[in-house]
Amino acid sequence: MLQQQPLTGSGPPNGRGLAVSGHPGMHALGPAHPPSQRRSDGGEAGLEGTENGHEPRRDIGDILQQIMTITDQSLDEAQAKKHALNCHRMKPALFSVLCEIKEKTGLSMRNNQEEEPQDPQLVRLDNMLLAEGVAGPEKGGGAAAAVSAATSSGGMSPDSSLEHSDYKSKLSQIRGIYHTELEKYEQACTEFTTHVMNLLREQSRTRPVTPREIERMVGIIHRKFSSIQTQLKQSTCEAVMILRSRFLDARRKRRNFSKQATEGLNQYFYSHLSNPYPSEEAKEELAKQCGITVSQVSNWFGNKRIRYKKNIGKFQEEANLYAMKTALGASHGDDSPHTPNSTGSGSFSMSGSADLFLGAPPVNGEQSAYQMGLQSNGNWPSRPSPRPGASPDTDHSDNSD
DNA sequence: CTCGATGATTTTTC
DNA sequence: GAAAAATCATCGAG
Repeated sequence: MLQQQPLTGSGPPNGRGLAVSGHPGMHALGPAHPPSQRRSDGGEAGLEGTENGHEPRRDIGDILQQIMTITDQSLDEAQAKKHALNCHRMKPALFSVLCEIKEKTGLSMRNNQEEEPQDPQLVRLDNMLLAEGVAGPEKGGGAAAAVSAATSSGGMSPDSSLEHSDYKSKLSQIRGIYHTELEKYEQACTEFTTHVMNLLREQSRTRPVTPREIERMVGIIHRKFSSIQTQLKQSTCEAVMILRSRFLDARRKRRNFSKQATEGLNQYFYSHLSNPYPSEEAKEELAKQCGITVSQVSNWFGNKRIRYKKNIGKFQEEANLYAMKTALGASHGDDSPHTPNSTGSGSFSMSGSADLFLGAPPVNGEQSAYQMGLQSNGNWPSRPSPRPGASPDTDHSDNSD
Protein backbone atom coordinates (compact mmCIF):
# COMPACT_ATOMS: atom_id res chain seq x y z
CA MET A 1 0.00 0.00 0.00
CA LEU A 2 0.89 3.59 0.03
CA GLN A 3 1.35 4.58 3.60
CA GLN A 4 3.53 6.78 5.60
CA GLN A 5 5.71 7.93 2.90
CA PRO A 6 7.58 11.16 2.86
CA LEU A 7 4.32 12.97 2.92
CA THR A 8 5.20 14.69 6.14
CA GLY A 9 7.84 17.25 5.62
CA SER A 10 7.78 17.20 1.91
CA GLY A 11 5.76 20.33 1.90
CA PRO A 12 3.27 21.51 -0.62
CA PRO A 13 3.27 19.84 -3.93
CA ASN A 14 4.80 22.05 -6.43
CA GLY A 15 6.15 22.44 -9.82
CA ARG A 16 9.08 20.30 -9.13
CA GLY A 17 7.16 17.20 -8.51
CA LEU A 18 4.70 17.98 -11.17
CA ALA A 19 7.36 18.32 -13.72
CA VAL A 20 6.26 14.84 -14.46
CA SER A 21 3.28 16.13 -16.21
CA GLY A 22 5.58 16.77 -19.01
CA HIS A 23 6.64 13.19 -19.03
CA PRO A 24 5.75 12.44 -22.60
CA GLY A 25 8.62 14.62 -23.53
CA MET A 26 10.85 12.59 -21.39
CA HIS A 27 12.25 10.78 -24.27
CA ALA A 28 13.96 13.90 -25.24
CA LEU A 29 15.88 13.69 -22.08
CA GLY A 30 17.71 10.53 -22.23
CA PRO A 31 19.32 8.35 -24.70
CA ALA A 32 16.51 5.95 -24.17
CA HIS A 33 18.39 2.93 -23.29
CA PRO A 34 16.46 -0.20 -23.52
CA PRO A 35 15.58 -1.03 -19.99
CA SER A 36 17.94 -3.84 -19.77
CA GLN A 37 17.54 -5.97 -16.78
CA ARG A 38 18.97 -4.30 -13.78
CA ARG A 39 20.10 -6.31 -10.92
CA SER A 40 18.18 -5.58 -7.89
CA ASP A 41 21.09 -6.53 -5.74
CA GLY A 42 22.93 -3.75 -7.37
CA GLY A 43 25.75 -6.21 -7.41
CA GLU A 44 29.33 -5.56 -8.25
CA ALA A 45 29.72 -3.15 -10.99
CA GLY A 46 31.36 -5.02 -13.74
CA LEU A 47 29.33 -7.30 -15.84
CA GLU A 48 27.68 -6.01 -18.88
CA GLY A 49 27.52 -2.50 -17.60
CA THR A 50 31.12 -1.77 -18.15
CA GLU A 51 31.12 -2.76 -21.68
CA ASN A 52 30.63 0.73 -22.94
CA GLY A 53 33.20 2.08 -20.70
CA HIS A 54 30.47 4.27 -19.18
CA GLU A 55 28.73 3.61 -16.03
CA PRO A 56 25.28 5.00 -16.32
CA ARG A 57 23.81 1.68 -15.33
CA ARG A 58 25.72 1.47 -12.23
CA ASP A 59 24.57 4.88 -11.28
CA ILE A 60 21.04 3.96 -11.94
CA GLY A 61 21.50 0.82 -9.94
CA ASP A 62 22.71 2.93 -7.09
CA ILE A 63 19.76 5.18 -7.21
CA LEU A 64 17.39 2.27 -7.30
CA GLN A 65 19.17 0.71 -4.42
CA GLN A 66 18.81 3.83 -2.40
CA ILE A 67 15.18 4.14 -3.26
CA MET A 68 14.60 0.61 -2.17
CA THR A 69 16.05 1.21 1.20
CA ILE A 70 14.80 4.66 1.83
CA THR A 71 11.75 3.55 3.71
CA ASP A 72 13.85 1.75 6.24
CA GLN A 73 15.48 4.90 7.33
CA SER A 74 14.45 7.47 9.80
CA LEU A 75 12.42 10.35 8.60
CA ASP A 76 15.12 12.93 8.70
CA GLU A 77 17.57 10.63 7.14
CA ALA A 78 15.09 9.80 4.47
CA GLN A 79 14.34 13.39 3.78
CA ALA A 80 17.96 14.17 3.34
CA LYS A 81 18.48 11.18 1.17
CA LYS A 82 15.48 12.03 -0.86
CA HIS A 83 16.76 15.44 -1.50
CA ALA A 84 20.08 14.03 -2.49
CA LEU A 85 18.42 11.65 -4.82
CA ASN A 86 16.40 14.34 -6.41
CA CYS A 87 19.51 16.21 -7.19
CA HIS A 88 21.41 13.27 -8.34
CA ARG A 89 22.86 13.79 -11.73
CA MET A 90 21.56 10.52 -13.00
CA LYS A 91 18.08 11.07 -11.91
CA PRO A 92 16.83 12.23 -15.30
CA ALA A 93 18.27 9.13 -16.83
CA LEU A 94 16.57 6.91 -14.34
CA PHE A 95 13.42 8.80 -14.90
CA SER A 96 13.52 8.22 -18.57
CA VAL A 97 14.15 4.55 -18.10
CA LEU A 98 11.20 4.30 -15.81
CA CYS A 99 9.21 6.18 -18.36
CA GLU A 100 9.95 3.61 -20.93
CA ILE A 101 9.15 0.71 -18.73
CA LYS A 102 5.96 2.37 -17.97
CA GLU A 103 5.21 2.90 -21.60
CA LYS A 104 5.32 -0.83 -22.10
CA THR A 105 3.46 -1.97 -19.04
CA GLY A 106 1.02 0.87 -19.11
CA LEU A 107 -0.41 -0.27 -22.36
CA SER A 108 -1.40 -3.59 -21.02
CA MET A 109 -3.47 -2.24 -18.22
CA ARG A 110 -4.93 0.52 -20.20
CA ASN A 111 -7.86 -1.26 -21.57
CA ASN A 112 -9.27 -2.40 -18.34
CA GLN A 113 -12.86 -1.46 -18.06
CA GLU A 114 -12.28 2.19 -17.51
CA GLU A 115 -15.78 3.44 -17.74
CA GLU A 116 -18.10 1.79 -15.31
CA PRO A 117 -21.45 1.30 -16.97
CA GLN A 118 -23.39 3.17 -14.32
CA ASP A 119 -24.86 0.29 -12.42
CA PRO A 120 -28.57 0.04 -13.14
CA GLN A 121 -29.25 -1.27 -9.70
CA LEU A 122 -27.73 1.80 -8.20
CA VAL A 123 -29.93 3.93 -10.37
CA ARG A 124 -32.92 2.03 -9.14
CA LEU A 125 -31.92 2.50 -5.54
CA ASP A 126 -31.38 6.17 -6.10
CA ASN A 127 -34.76 6.57 -7.68
CA MET A 128 -36.45 4.76 -4.92
CA LEU A 129 -34.77 6.75 -2.20
CA LEU A 130 -35.72 9.85 -4.02
CA ALA A 131 -39.31 8.76 -4.33
CA GLU A 132 -39.51 7.87 -0.68
CA GLY A 133 -38.20 11.25 0.24
CA VAL A 134 -35.12 9.80 1.87
CA ALA A 135 -32.60 11.04 -0.61
CA GLY A 136 -34.02 14.16 -2.17
CA PRO A 137 -32.81 17.69 -1.74
CA GLU A 138 -32.65 18.26 1.96
CA LYS A 139 -35.56 18.75 4.18
CA GLY A 140 -39.08 17.82 5.08
CA GLY A 141 -41.04 18.54 1.95
CA GLY A 142 -39.91 15.30 0.48
CA ALA A 143 -40.71 13.18 3.45
CA ALA A 144 -44.07 14.75 3.97
CA ALA A 145 -44.94 14.33 0.35
CA ALA A 146 -43.90 10.73 0.43
CA VAL A 147 -46.05 10.07 3.42
CA SER A 148 -49.09 11.66 1.93
CA ALA A 149 -48.51 9.77 -1.26
CA ALA A 150 -48.22 6.56 0.67
CA THR A 151 -51.40 7.19 2.58
CA SER A 152 -53.46 8.21 -0.37
CA SER A 153 -52.29 5.40 -2.55
CA GLY A 154 -52.86 2.95 0.23
CA GLY A 155 -56.38 4.07 0.66
CA MET A 156 -55.60 5.01 4.19
CA SER A 157 -57.93 7.47 5.71
CA PRO A 158 -56.25 10.72 6.50
CA ASP A 159 -57.23 10.68 10.10
CA SER A 160 -54.94 7.96 11.24
CA SER A 161 -52.70 10.72 12.34
CA LEU A 162 -51.21 8.70 15.11
CA GLU A 163 -49.65 6.12 12.86
CA HIS A 164 -49.04 8.84 10.41
CA SER A 165 -46.73 10.74 12.66
CA ASP A 166 -45.20 7.52 13.77
CA TYR A 167 -44.36 6.70 10.21
CA LYS A 168 -43.09 10.17 9.61
CA SER A 169 -40.78 10.17 12.56
CA LYS A 170 -39.41 6.75 11.68
CA LEU A 171 -38.85 7.82 8.14
CA SER A 172 -37.02 10.96 9.10
CA GLN A 173 -34.95 8.90 11.46
CA ILE A 174 -33.90 6.72 8.58
CA ARG A 175 -33.34 9.78 6.52
CA GLY A 176 -31.13 11.26 9.15
CA ILE A 177 -28.99 8.18 9.47
CA TYR A 178 -28.73 7.88 5.76
CA HIS A 179 -27.50 11.40 5.32
CA THR A 180 -25.00 11.29 8.12
CA GLU A 181 -23.55 8.10 6.81
CA LEU A 182 -23.46 9.35 3.29
CA GLU A 183 -21.72 12.49 4.36
CA LYS A 184 -19.25 10.51 6.37
CA TYR A 185 -18.42 8.37 3.38
CA GLU A 186 -18.08 11.32 1.11
CA GLN A 187 -15.79 13.05 3.49
CA ALA A 188 -13.70 9.99 3.96
CA CYS A 189 -13.55 9.59 0.23
CA THR A 190 -12.27 13.08 -0.43
CA GLU A 191 -9.85 12.81 2.41
CA PHE A 192 -8.49 9.60 1.12
CA THR A 193 -8.36 10.87 -2.41
CA THR A 194 -6.36 13.91 -1.42
CA HIS A 195 -4.07 11.77 0.56
CA VAL A 196 -3.43 9.46 -2.32
CA MET A 197 -2.94 12.31 -4.71
CA ASN A 198 -0.39 13.88 -2.45
CA LEU A 199 1.42 10.63 -2.27
CA LEU A 200 1.39 10.21 -5.98
CA ARG A 201 2.63 13.71 -6.47
CA GLU A 202 5.38 13.07 -4.10
CA GLN A 203 6.28 9.89 -5.83
CA SER A 204 6.20 11.55 -9.15
CA ARG A 205 9.53 13.06 -8.32
CA THR A 206 11.25 9.80 -8.56
CA ARG A 207 9.05 7.90 -10.91
CA PRO A 208 6.85 8.95 -13.74
CA VAL A 209 3.28 9.34 -12.76
CA THR A 210 0.95 10.41 -15.46
CA PRO A 211 -2.09 12.53 -14.78
CA ARG A 212 -4.05 9.81 -16.31
CA GLU A 213 -2.72 7.42 -13.76
CA ILE A 214 -3.74 9.71 -11.00
CA GLU A 215 -7.13 9.94 -12.53
CA ARG A 216 -7.33 6.24 -12.66
CA MET A 217 -6.36 5.89 -9.07
CA VAL A 218 -8.96 8.43 -8.09
CA GLY A 219 -11.46 6.49 -10.12
CA ILE A 220 -10.63 3.32 -8.29
CA ILE A 221 -11.01 5.00 -4.97
CA HIS A 222 -14.31 6.48 -5.95
CA ARG A 223 -15.55 3.15 -7.14
CA LYS A 224 -14.65 1.55 -3.89
CA PHE A 225 -16.39 4.19 -1.91
CA SER A 226 -19.39 4.19 -4.11
CA SER A 227 -19.76 0.49 -3.66
CA ILE A 228 -19.89 1.13 0.04
CA GLN A 229 -22.47 3.78 -0.59
CA THR A 230 -24.46 1.36 -2.64
CA GLN A 231 -24.60 -0.93 0.32
CA LEU A 232 -25.78 1.92 2.47
CA LYS A 233 -28.44 2.77 -0.04
CA GLN A 234 -29.51 -0.80 -0.24
CA SER A 235 -30.00 -1.22 3.45
CA THR A 236 -31.74 2.12 3.65
CA CYS A 237 -34.13 0.99 0.97
CA GLU A 238 -34.79 -2.17 2.87
CA ALA A 239 -35.53 -0.27 6.03
CA VAL A 240 -37.94 1.98 4.20
CA MET A 241 -39.67 -0.94 2.59
CA ILE A 242 -40.16 -2.66 5.90
CA LEU A 243 -41.41 0.48 7.52
CA ARG A 244 -43.74 1.06 4.67
CA SER A 245 -45.21 -2.38 4.57
CA ARG A 246 -45.81 -2.22 8.27
CA PHE A 247 -47.48 1.09 7.93
CA LEU A 248 -49.63 0.26 4.99
CA ASP A 249 -50.63 -3.20 5.93
CA ALA A 250 -52.80 -2.36 8.85
CA ARG A 251 -54.05 -5.89 8.92
CA ARG A 252 -50.84 -6.92 10.48
CA LYS A 253 -51.48 -4.89 13.54
CA ARG A 254 -55.16 -5.21 13.88
CA ARG A 255 -56.35 -4.14 17.24
CA ASN A 256 -59.77 -4.90 18.54
CA PHE A 257 -61.74 -1.79 19.19
CA SER A 258 -62.13 -0.65 22.70
CA LYS A 259 -65.06 -1.90 24.66
CA GLN A 260 -66.54 1.51 24.60
CA ALA A 261 -66.23 1.80 20.84
CA THR A 262 -67.90 -1.55 20.26
CA GLU A 263 -70.60 -0.54 22.66
CA GLY A 264 -71.34 2.63 20.76
CA LEU A 265 -71.38 0.88 17.41
CA ASN A 266 -73.63 -1.89 18.65
CA GLN A 267 -75.87 0.62 20.26
CA TYR A 268 -76.38 2.32 16.96
CA PHE A 269 -76.68 -0.89 15.03
CA TYR A 270 -79.37 -2.43 17.16
CA SER A 271 -81.33 0.72 17.57
CA HIS A 272 -81.39 1.08 13.79
CA LEU A 273 -81.84 -2.55 13.05
CA SER A 274 -84.49 -1.94 10.46
CA ASN A 275 -82.08 0.15 8.50
CA PRO A 276 -78.55 -0.19 9.78
CA TYR A 277 -76.99 2.11 7.25
CA PRO A 278 -75.63 5.15 8.98
CA SER A 279 -75.42 8.28 6.88
CA GLU A 280 -72.10 9.92 6.33
CA GLU A 281 -72.75 12.33 9.15
CA ALA A 282 -73.78 9.52 11.44
CA LYS A 283 -70.62 7.68 10.58
CA GLU A 284 -68.55 10.69 11.34
CA GLU A 285 -70.32 11.15 14.59
CA LEU A 286 -69.81 7.52 15.51
CA ALA A 287 -66.22 7.68 14.48
CA LYS A 288 -65.59 10.65 16.70
CA GLN A 289 -67.46 9.11 19.55
CA CYS A 290 -65.63 5.79 19.31
CA GLY A 291 -62.23 7.13 18.53
CA ILE A 292 -61.92 5.31 15.24
CA THR A 293 -61.95 6.39 11.63
CA VAL A 294 -64.93 6.77 9.38
CA SER A 295 -63.78 3.93 7.18
CA GLN A 296 -63.48 1.77 10.23
CA VAL A 297 -67.05 2.57 11.05
CA SER A 298 -68.02 1.57 7.53
CA ASN A 299 -66.07 -1.63 7.82
CA TRP A 300 -67.65 -2.39 11.10
CA PHE A 301 -71.16 -1.90 9.80
CA GLY A 302 -70.39 -3.91 6.72
CA ASN A 303 -69.11 -6.77 8.79
CA LYS A 304 -71.86 -6.48 11.31
CA ARG A 305 -74.65 -6.50 8.78
CA ILE A 306 -73.35 -9.51 6.98
CA ARG A 307 -72.58 -11.43 10.12
CA TYR A 308 -75.80 -10.56 11.75
CA LYS A 309 -77.75 -11.63 8.74
CA LYS A 310 -75.87 -14.85 8.47
CA ASN A 311 -76.66 -15.90 11.96
CA ILE A 312 -79.38 -13.94 13.57
CA GLY A 313 -79.80 -16.49 16.28
CA LYS A 314 -76.35 -15.96 17.51
CA PHE A 315 -76.85 -12.26 17.90
CA GLN A 316 -80.18 -12.56 19.58
CA GLU A 317 -78.86 -12.12 23.02
CA GLU A 318 -76.77 -9.20 22.06
CA ALA A 319 -79.71 -7.59 20.35
CA ASN A 320 -81.83 -7.94 23.41
CA LEU A 321 -79.15 -6.54 25.57
CA TYR A 322 -78.73 -3.42 23.50
CA ALA A 323 -82.44 -3.01 23.07
CA MET A 324 -82.71 -2.98 26.80
CA LYS A 325 -79.91 -0.56 27.21
CA THR A 326 -81.31 1.78 24.69
CA ALA A 327 -84.70 1.60 26.27
CA LEU A 328 -83.24 2.43 29.61
CA GLY A 329 -81.19 5.21 28.20
CA ALA A 330 -84.23 6.65 26.52
CA SER A 331 -86.42 6.47 29.51
CA HIS A 332 -83.86 7.93 31.85
CA GLY A 333 -83.05 10.66 29.51
CA ASP A 334 -79.48 11.78 29.69
CA ASP A 335 -78.12 10.05 32.70
CA SER A 336 -76.99 7.00 30.88
CA PRO A 337 -73.24 7.07 30.51
CA HIS A 338 -73.33 5.35 27.19
CA THR A 339 -76.01 7.23 25.44
CA PRO A 340 -74.45 8.75 22.42
CA ASN A 341 -76.99 11.48 22.22
CA SER A 342 -75.51 12.83 25.34
CA THR A 343 -72.91 14.33 23.13
CA GLY A 344 -75.52 16.83 22.25
CA SER A 345 -74.71 17.05 18.62
CA GLY A 346 -77.87 15.24 17.78
CA SER A 347 -76.95 14.49 14.25
CA PHE A 348 -78.08 11.01 15.01
CA SER A 349 -80.24 10.46 17.94
CA MET A 350 -80.96 7.16 19.46
CA SER A 351 -83.79 8.32 21.53
CA GLY A 352 -86.30 5.57 21.77
CA SER A 353 -86.86 4.91 18.17
CA ALA A 354 -89.27 2.69 16.38
CA ASP A 355 -86.43 0.30 15.84
CA LEU A 356 -86.17 -0.18 19.48
CA PHE A 357 -89.54 -1.75 19.55
CA LEU A 358 -88.86 -3.90 16.65
CA GLY A 359 -86.19 -5.33 18.74
CA ALA A 360 -88.30 -5.91 21.75
CA PRO A 361 -87.15 -9.06 23.44
CA PRO A 362 -89.23 -11.98 22.33
CA VAL A 363 -88.61 -13.60 25.63
CA ASN A 364 -88.91 -17.11 24.40
CA GLY A 365 -86.09 -16.48 22.03
CA GLU A 366 -85.83 -18.53 18.90
CA GLN A 367 -85.33 -16.80 15.72
CA SER A 368 -88.91 -17.24 14.60
CA ALA A 369 -90.16 -14.23 12.78
CA TYR A 370 -88.09 -12.14 15.01
CA GLN A 371 -86.00 -10.88 12.26
CA MET A 372 -85.80 -7.34 13.28
CA GLY A 373 -86.18 -5.38 10.17
CA LEU A 374 -85.08 -8.06 7.83
CA GLN A 375 -87.47 -8.93 5.11
CA SER A 376 -88.61 -12.38 4.32
CA ASN A 377 -85.86 -12.69 1.78
CA GLY A 378 -83.40 -12.08 4.51
CA ASN A 379 -82.46 -8.64 3.36
CA TRP A 380 -82.95 -5.26 4.76
CA PRO A 381 -85.82 -3.40 3.15
CA SER A 382 -83.79 -2.06 0.37
CA ARG A 383 -80.27 -1.67 -0.40
CA PRO A 384 -79.77 1.92 0.46
CA SER A 385 -79.22 3.67 -2.75
CA PRO A 386 -76.63 6.33 -2.40
CA ARG A 387 -78.81 9.02 -1.11
CA PRO A 388 -77.62 12.51 -1.38
CA GLY A 389 -77.46 14.69 1.61
CA ALA A 390 -80.75 14.59 3.39
CA SER A 391 -81.25 11.80 5.82
CA PRO A 392 -84.88 10.96 5.81
CA ASP A 393 -83.93 7.87 7.61
CA THR A 394 -82.79 8.01 11.08
CA ASP A 395 -85.74 7.29 13.19
CA HIS A 396 -88.96 8.50 11.85
CA SER A 397 -88.93 6.69 8.56
CA ASP A 398 -89.48 3.24 9.83
CA ASN A 399 -92.49 3.89 11.93
CA SER A 400 -94.39 2.64 8.97
CA ASP A 401 -94.11 -0.88 10.25
C1' DC B 1 -51.86 -24.90 19.97
C1' DT B 2 -56.74 -24.59 18.56
C1' DC B 3 -60.60 -22.13 17.40
C1' DG B 4 -64.02 -18.61 17.39
C1' DA B 5 -64.26 -13.57 17.17
C1' DT B 6 -63.16 -9.68 14.72
C1' DG B 7 -61.10 -5.90 11.91
C1' DA B 8 -59.41 -5.28 7.19
C1' DT B 9 -59.05 -6.26 2.35
C1' DT B 10 -60.50 -8.10 -2.00
C1' DT B 11 -63.89 -9.55 -5.21
C1' DT B 12 -68.53 -9.61 -6.74
C1' DT B 13 -72.96 -7.64 -7.34
C1' DC B 14 -76.23 -4.21 -8.11
C1' DG C 1 -69.53 3.75 -6.26
C1' DA C 2 -71.46 1.53 -2.27
C1' DA C 3 -72.82 -2.64 -0.21
C1' DA C 4 -72.59 -7.72 -0.10
C1' DA C 5 -69.94 -11.58 0.08
C1' DA C 6 -65.76 -13.97 0.42
C1' DT C 7 -61.46 -14.18 2.28
C1' DC C 8 -57.42 -13.01 4.96
C1' DA C 9 -54.83 -12.22 9.19
C1' DT C 10 -54.57 -11.36 13.91
C1' DC C 11 -56.30 -11.50 18.57
C1' DG C 12 -57.31 -13.72 22.72
C1' DA C 13 -59.63 -17.17 25.61
C1' DG C 14 -59.24 -21.78 26.95
